[in-house]
Amino acid sequence: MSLSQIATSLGLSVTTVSRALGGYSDVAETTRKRVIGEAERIGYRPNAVARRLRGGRSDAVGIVLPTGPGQLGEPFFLRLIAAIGPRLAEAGLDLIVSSARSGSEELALYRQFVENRRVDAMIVARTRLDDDRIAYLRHARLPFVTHGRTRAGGHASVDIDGTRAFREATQRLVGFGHCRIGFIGAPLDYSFGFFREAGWRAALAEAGLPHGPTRFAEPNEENGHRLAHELLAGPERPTALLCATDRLAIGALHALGDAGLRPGYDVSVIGYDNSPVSNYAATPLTSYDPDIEGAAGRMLDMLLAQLAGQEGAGMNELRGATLVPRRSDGPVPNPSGQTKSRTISREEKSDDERLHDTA
Amino acid sequence: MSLSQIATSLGLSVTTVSRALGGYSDVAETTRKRVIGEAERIGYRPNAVARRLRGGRSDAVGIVLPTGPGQLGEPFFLRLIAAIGPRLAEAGLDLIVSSARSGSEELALYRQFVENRRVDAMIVARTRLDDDRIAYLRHARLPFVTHGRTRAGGHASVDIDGTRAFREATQRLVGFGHCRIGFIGAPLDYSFGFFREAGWRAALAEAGLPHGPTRFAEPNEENGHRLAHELLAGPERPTALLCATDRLAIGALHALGDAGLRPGYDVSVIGYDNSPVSNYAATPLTSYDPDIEGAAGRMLDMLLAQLAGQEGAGMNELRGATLVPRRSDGPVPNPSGQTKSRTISREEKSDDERLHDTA
DNA sequence: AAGCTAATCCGAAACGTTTCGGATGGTCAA
DNA sequence: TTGACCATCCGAAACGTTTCGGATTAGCTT
Repeated sequence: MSLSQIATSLGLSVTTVSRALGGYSDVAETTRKRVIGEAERIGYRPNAVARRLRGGRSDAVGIVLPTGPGQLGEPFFLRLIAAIGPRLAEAGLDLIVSSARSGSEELALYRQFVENRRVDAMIVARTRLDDDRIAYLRHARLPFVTHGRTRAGGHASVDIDGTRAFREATQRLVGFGHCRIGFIGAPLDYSFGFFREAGWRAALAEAGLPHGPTRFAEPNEENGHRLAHELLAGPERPTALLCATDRLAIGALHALGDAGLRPGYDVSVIGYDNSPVSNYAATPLTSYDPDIEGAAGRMLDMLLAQLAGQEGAGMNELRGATLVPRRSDGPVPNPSGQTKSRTISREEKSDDERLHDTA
Repeated sequence: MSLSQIATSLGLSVTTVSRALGGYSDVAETTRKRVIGEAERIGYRPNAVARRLRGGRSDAVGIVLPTGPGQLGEPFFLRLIAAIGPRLAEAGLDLIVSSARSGSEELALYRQFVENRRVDAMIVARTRLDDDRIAYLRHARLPFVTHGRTRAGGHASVDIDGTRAFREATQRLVGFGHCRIGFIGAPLDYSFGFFREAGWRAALAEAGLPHGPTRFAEPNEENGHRLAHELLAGPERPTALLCATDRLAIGALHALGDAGLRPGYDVSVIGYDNSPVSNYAATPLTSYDPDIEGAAGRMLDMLLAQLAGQEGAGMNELRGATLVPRRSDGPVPNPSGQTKSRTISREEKSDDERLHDTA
């Protein structure tokens, strides 16, 4: 099970065996054949730990999952891990996963990863706009790639253009005739929360519309439900609700139901994530598909390039999310109109959009 | 950054420094103080890789996520990982996560983990009743713990008693007066699929009721939707649908909606998982809460005990799942009765159950 | 004064790999 | 014949830790 075993049983030196298996040119072909044969016979597998010690690497990449109230059950991380798993394996890298709640506990975990040399690189998700984890990693000179941009920038990052998606979504709602478009957002210190809100804000400014009411909270169903209730009970009830995530939107849909409002007719709702449930909500949810697998692939490209010695500072990619129109949004209700006529115009609009999006 | 650095700068040997930091008794207190002081001064952190090589361990536990059509987005794995993360960290163990689709690719990954000595133990999830991964791990003499029982048994395992939960659920539906109770299950080669179906089957036999119609598929919303459609369109339409998972149930609820049937009134639906969406479905879904965190904790207990030298064969735990009654189930519709009266009796039953469950 | 014990410390080996800098022997050209 | 060159192989060091088996000293007993 070790090089020396092969060496002694073949009367060779450990060096030669190592170089034979390593494909070096200064070993005779016949010798290499013998070595490979013996290696297969005894089922030799190189000891990863020894190799790492000698190489001064750890051949591992770390990621820390956020654990917090209502932060679990995010399919995002699972899809991310599943997407990069095979490629990491191919590159001979392990993926080390741990979990911590945001804050000091989280940063301590990053320190542990880095200082114990347990990873060669890190993947940072659920990025904050000003993120001490990133300041730390940069200071420690450990390669990393973030999912989400930061205010400081200057590091490898892949992001989905939430500003564009939410600007588009807002424009879509404006096109439907909505004038009071509320926003249920994630906390603005989260990178994705910030940029999505910015898109909504920009589109309203461009359309010359006043800002609808807003609420922010950790993105889960319960908060979506609660915040939508608040917005719907407010003085100027919005006719459309833009939600930073599907989970918020699912909660919002529920709040509409409580208030006897029909999603897509009385109040439009648009989410983001295109999560499995969005298609099976009471009213199928119009959402944006972020192509997580694609983003994960690019993140890994950047990580591997950095491990190969490239500088990460210039690596950035901003990707688009694609609209998935379903039935939770539509034309603004006409106070004097009939549901029937609205239904028809809604369907037409929706088909238009569908056409527009596949083109 | 290494023991030798501390040793030379203090005029000690590497051995003494190691033993000082290791808490051994054959080093003078004053020396220990000096060593600890110097270690802190230069920020010494032991090199995990070197320690592992010397110890012949890898200080890591592996888990392979199933990647398959519609298998993603399972919050189960995320909750599992999040639950064991901190405890693993405390024990100085890394969690190495990879992903593969079931079958030969998956087994190859297990082999890689074991043969390259990248892990000291494995966690097996999404266990099958006859599971070649388990046969392999046993043969390789690597400690492991499964989530889910196998036919062979004789290994450390934690399972939620799906048979009991589904027997209870069926009894609940029988108590509501249902006679035709359909079952939408997961494939029976999955451990959880097998035991849940068995519970349903047993309860029907006990009640002397004929088996309702059944369908099986990978547990996702789409399949739940499709299979529920099939069952509802069949010759003997069931008045209740028991679903092996919430995702199946969510799809089934949708199918009811398509057919103009009201969940909880016209057709009862019960799921399993108590996933976040179950509370925010169109009709909040009656479900079973499996206490994943509790199970994960016990799995880790077993894993650590095995790493400490204990034999895993006798370690088994069967845990209960608790009913979370919501609005998707209720009394069987009386063909001649009024919705109103049914509503009242439904509420009463539901409160009874709620009382019963918290007691 | 000799032997014993306890308290401290340390050298060297070991874990399994990679790699630097030769070493050996043979062939070929000058 | 001698030097150059090539093909092939190998010894030893290094990565950083733990641990076995002493070694040294001082104090104490008899």
